[in-house]
Amino acid sequence: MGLKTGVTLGDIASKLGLSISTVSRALQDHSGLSAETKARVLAASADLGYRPNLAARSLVSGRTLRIAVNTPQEILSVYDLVRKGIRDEAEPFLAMGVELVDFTFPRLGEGEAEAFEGALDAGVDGVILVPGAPASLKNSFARAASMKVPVVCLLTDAPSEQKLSTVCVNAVSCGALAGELMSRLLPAHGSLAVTTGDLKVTDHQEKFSSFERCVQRNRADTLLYDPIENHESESEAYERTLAFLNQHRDLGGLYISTGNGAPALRAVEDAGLLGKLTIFSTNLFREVVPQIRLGTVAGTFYERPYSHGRIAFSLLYKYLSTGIVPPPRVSLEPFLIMRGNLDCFVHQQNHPEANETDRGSIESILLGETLASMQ
Amino acid sequence: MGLKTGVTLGDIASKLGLSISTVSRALQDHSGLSAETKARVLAASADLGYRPNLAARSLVSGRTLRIAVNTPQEILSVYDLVRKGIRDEAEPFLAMGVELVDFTFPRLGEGEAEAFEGALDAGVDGVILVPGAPASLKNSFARAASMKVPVVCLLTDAPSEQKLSTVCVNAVSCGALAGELMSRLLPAHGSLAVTTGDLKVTDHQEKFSSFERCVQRNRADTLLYDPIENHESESEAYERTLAFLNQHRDLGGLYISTGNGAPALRAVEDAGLLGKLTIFSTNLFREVVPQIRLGTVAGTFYERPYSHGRIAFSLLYKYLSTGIVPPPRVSLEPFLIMRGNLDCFVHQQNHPEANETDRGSIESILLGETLASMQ
DNA sequence: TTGAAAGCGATACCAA
DNA sequence: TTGGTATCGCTTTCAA
Repeated sequence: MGLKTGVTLGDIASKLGLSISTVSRALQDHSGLSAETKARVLAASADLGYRPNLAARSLVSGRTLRIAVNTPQEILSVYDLVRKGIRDEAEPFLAMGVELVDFTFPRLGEGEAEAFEGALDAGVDGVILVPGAPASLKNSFARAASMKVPVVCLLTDAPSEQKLSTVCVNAVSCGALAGELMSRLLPAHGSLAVTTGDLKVTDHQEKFSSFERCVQRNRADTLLYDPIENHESESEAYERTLAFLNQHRDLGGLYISTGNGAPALRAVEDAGLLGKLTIFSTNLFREVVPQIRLGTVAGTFYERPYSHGRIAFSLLYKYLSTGIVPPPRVSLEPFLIMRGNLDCFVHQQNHPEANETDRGSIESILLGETLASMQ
Repeated sequence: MGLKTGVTLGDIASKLGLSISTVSRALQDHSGLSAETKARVLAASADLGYRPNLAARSLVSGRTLRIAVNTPQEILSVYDLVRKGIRDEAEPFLAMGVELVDFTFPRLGEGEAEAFEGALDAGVDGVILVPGAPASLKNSFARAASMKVPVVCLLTDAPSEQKLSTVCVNAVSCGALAGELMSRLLPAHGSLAVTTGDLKVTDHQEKFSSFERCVQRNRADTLLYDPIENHESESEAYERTLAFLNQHRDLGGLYISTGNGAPALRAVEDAGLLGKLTIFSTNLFREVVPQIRLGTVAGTFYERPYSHGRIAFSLLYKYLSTGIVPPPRVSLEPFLIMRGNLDCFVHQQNHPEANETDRGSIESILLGETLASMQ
């Protein structure tokens, strides 16, 4: 343990022969003090290397920094991990004047604008937001900007200049790794397809073009079909994938590049192609676990929802407490999960009496607090 | 912004008709108060959901939490990233009574015991430590334990029960992914070899056996030679790898499972086998970058030194500030880097006039603050 | 065994 | 335009 050594307002004040309050005002850019005094204070502060004591500030101001967490409710989903990441990262600050306020909405694209407005109405200091339908959020983004409330977008981008930062997966890396691995694992004469959400979404577009680039570089003669878009709809994902597979029975590999992996996998199964395709998918969901174990799915790219949450909070808090502006976009590298390291992610049931169907269930993946998924 | 709502010592005191100081003493387990009072306070505190305001505590105590950072000096190495991770994670707390104290030592196994002793002599509150020669640290571990100074081991484990936690790479995952990918990328009739540091080190042993298990499962007929140990010595790594390669010209794949990738790669080159082997390596080092670009190295497993640092600090701080004991071992998943996503890690020089040899130099990798390596 | 009170550093109000 | 001062929640003497 050591004694505190930091420079205080008092140090600056006595050096300049001013009062503490004057120094405080100068540093906070309050109105009503001479430009000269202000300049002197700023110079002395920089000179002495003054850093405000946040403990004292939080203590006296008696106010909490309130941060809105706007995520889809959908239970037992990746959003649970996102929320847990945010909470865990916020935890050390909860005892020091930080407060998280949840504004959950039923699902992506449903009620998210209302939730955003609700957060702004509540007068929060910052917002962490999973955007579903960016168009519907445009007004709220503008309002947040006019209120000077910083917004961090999570998981997908919302094309708005009025936000502090976006934390999302490194789509280039996902697409490139999928393309690279697919190129090498695919038998000599196979064609390739990709299912995606919506090519109008930046991340989805990036994953596809990155995949395409890698495939072309590694096996220029391989046919890559146009992406199968599912527009984030389960039924569309199933229908369109099934239709595509029935039309292209010669397909060699499939990259399921976004969510909705379960219906896409079901389509593969119903087309009778399970085990005949080289498949890479995205994230961990209940249905993919046994397929990876069986080897019918070669691997999946885990997009680290927990880390997304942690980093989003971290950026926002740092900005609110110190004014440090984060990069406009923070991209997280995916984890590759294959058969060999699947068990590092899927919580093993320790109870021998546990129902067989429970093994690798979504609950144990998402709520088992598997350490590997907490990064 | 919101008003602070937390339960304070005053709330407990007035509820029980006691003074604030008595309540404070009861909660801190000070001696000299009646067991009954203490019990009442504890009950009321739990009842009201009291959480100490750390801001106030830090403010009044006027002491800093001092944490020693014991890492090898070696400039332009992964240790720079480790230190940066620790500093970045500590940053928000530096303004709130936390202080980092560096005890660097020349290199692994050289002066590390002295550095450890130095930290303990300085009376720090916790130690983050990269252990090189665990045997030489045994006494210091014991002393730390007797002083109740928590120690977090970083990057490699030190077999001591007297530590708070160990943060290291998930060796099982590294070995399994390497084995899985190697199994699939290797031509039909190739044998395999692994270079490693020292099989007495848990992580190294785990990587090898995990690799072996995956190879056996995927291609049972493939010959896997005994590991080539280099005992963390550059010259030994070069000599032994070269000797091995000259004795086994039929080798199909090589997994460079720990550091010392550069001399191992040089051995491959000098044996005239570059381009004829399927190679996976570990971490990013200057020499591997062009080989990945050329395709002569299939991929490398990046072990995320920056994240190691961040997480080590995070665990230690949480323990020191709240008493929450972390898991004894935290394993980080590796990132897979292949040709397609190499540029996400290697800082691209934007100046066309930059020397060609600068591209992918170790400096730009390690110090370019590439976002992808900051996870 | 308990209570009263000083004071940590920064803020905000009121007075000058 | 500036200075004085009460205050935040908590720890720690010093008194009782």
